[in-house]
Amino acid sequence: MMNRSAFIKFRGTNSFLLHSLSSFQSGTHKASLHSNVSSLILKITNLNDALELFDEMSHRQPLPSVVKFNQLLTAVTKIKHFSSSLDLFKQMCSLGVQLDKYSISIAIKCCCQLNRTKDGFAVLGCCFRRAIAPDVYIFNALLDGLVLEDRILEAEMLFKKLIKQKLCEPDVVTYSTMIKGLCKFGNNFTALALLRLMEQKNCKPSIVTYSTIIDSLCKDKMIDDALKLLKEMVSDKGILPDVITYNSLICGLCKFGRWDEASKMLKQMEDEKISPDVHTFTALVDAFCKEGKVEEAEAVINIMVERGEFPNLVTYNSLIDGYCLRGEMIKAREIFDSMTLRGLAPNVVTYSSLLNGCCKNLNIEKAVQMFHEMIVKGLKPNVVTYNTMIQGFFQVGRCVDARKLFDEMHAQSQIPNQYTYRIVLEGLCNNRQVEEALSLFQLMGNSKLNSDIAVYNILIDGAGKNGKVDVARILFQGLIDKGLQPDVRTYNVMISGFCREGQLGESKLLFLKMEESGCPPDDVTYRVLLQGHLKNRHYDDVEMLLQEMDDRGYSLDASTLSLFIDHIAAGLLDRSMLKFLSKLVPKELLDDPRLCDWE
DNA sequence: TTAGGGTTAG
Repeated sequence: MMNRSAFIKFRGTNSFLLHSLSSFQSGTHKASLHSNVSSLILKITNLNDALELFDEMSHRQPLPSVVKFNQLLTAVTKIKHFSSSLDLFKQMCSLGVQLDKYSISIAIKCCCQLNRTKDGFAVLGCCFRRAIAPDVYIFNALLDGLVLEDRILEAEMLFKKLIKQKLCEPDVVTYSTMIKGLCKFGNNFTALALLRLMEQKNCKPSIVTYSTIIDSLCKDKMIDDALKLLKEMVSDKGILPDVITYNSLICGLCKFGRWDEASKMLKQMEDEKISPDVHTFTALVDAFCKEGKVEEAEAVINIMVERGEFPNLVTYNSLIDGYCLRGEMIKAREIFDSMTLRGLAPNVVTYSSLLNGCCKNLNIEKAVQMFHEMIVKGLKPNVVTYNTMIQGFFQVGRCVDARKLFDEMHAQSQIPNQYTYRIVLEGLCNNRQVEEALSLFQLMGNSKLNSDIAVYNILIDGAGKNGKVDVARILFQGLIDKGLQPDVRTYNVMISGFCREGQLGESKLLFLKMEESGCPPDDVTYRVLLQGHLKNRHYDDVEMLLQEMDDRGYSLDASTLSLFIDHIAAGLLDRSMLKFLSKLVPKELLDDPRLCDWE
């Protein structure tokens, strides 16, 4: 904690101080200034102003009321200087200001926002010592702190305790905060149940309550449920969506390629005279970039600038990521420079995108250089950064360096996530180290990571590609025994493994099982099977498979088509097959010069 | 109005 003299040193001087002082020293203004603390507080826009005012207030005789101090604390909290606000709170204590529940509530909120909920509960002790009954504001701040720190079980316990022990009557904020916590942990179902419960208890959900759930549903790909909830909010409750509600919906719709509906939403916003803000535009920029449509994203940015909204760090990061995904590093660097010129400092997300771009271009040296650059700039690599670099090393076959970084991330207390394990296992498999991958998988034990279907897909594929189809089969059986549901990729890699070994009978059995298990084959399944049949010169089922593809509206890819042409050219397949194939070939492949004699 | 909850990025 900063002591008083350090505080004064830290503060420096500024115009606000000089202004206050000049009125103060003239003497005549003393009384008016005294009564003007509230209006001075209203004018506070930066931390220094606030600290000057606090200093000035603390020298007054008598001291201003606790209300004035609370107002100042609120101002500091509003500009998000939580730890300074806490320092001021502590100084209030030592000045002997009689704290009330407002001061304590602000202090608790500051602790919680700083991820120091533990200290928040300690401050709660002040309430008891001063015989102040903690109210719903205080409990809400603590509940929010637990949610912020992902301590969802403790949050639920506190929530239940409030009700059971009648510590306070939960209000709409209490419910909304608890709902936010549930949503954060993907528990949309319970969140909805809580929404119903609050209605039962005659606590009216607000736009915030609805928006919280709508946003979570959108993030979890349940857009239709989100739209349903929106309808309920508008039609049944008469609550109109605001810009935040729209942003969540537009973001969700764009992310899942539902562009038409997204543009309808935008139109609806306009009709309701709600202006899109930087979040709205950034959601559009991001979605375009993720689809590789960087030009469209740039167009959105031009529109937003025309409308007086300016891209922020997040907008720039999305655009930089878009260029990096396309491997266009010169463009990415240009955007990076113009962002820096605008005074926006790149953060760990910016660098992770750039690293990803370099790795994508197999330019690992450049990636390593930038990795160091970011550390020199004081940015701390996070899990995504490490994942990107580890993948980059594996892609160029530098398994030892990948391993070193994997160890380093532990040392830097960055906990590997499921993506890390997928990257490492895939990297090992692709570098012919299937045994290593399998033993790492064993080491993972019965954790959640061990129940990741994507991990199984990687290992089955790796085993199959490295001539270990029996291992692949054991893994496949193992995941079923575990109660995991194979997805279409699992079937595809297993079928591919069987085909590679010439076990067409096995592959056919599995293929037939897909439909039964509620996992219908996709276009990749057919391509894998067809390639397997051709490579094994087993032509019996080929026509049937092509027919089924046609029925399902699937198309052939270049490599399968190429294989067909080779077989026809070698006289292994009849030319009459060409007509059949032409139906299954997408237009762009028809331009292939080798197909010019098709018609 | 002396305190609180919801939206964007790898």
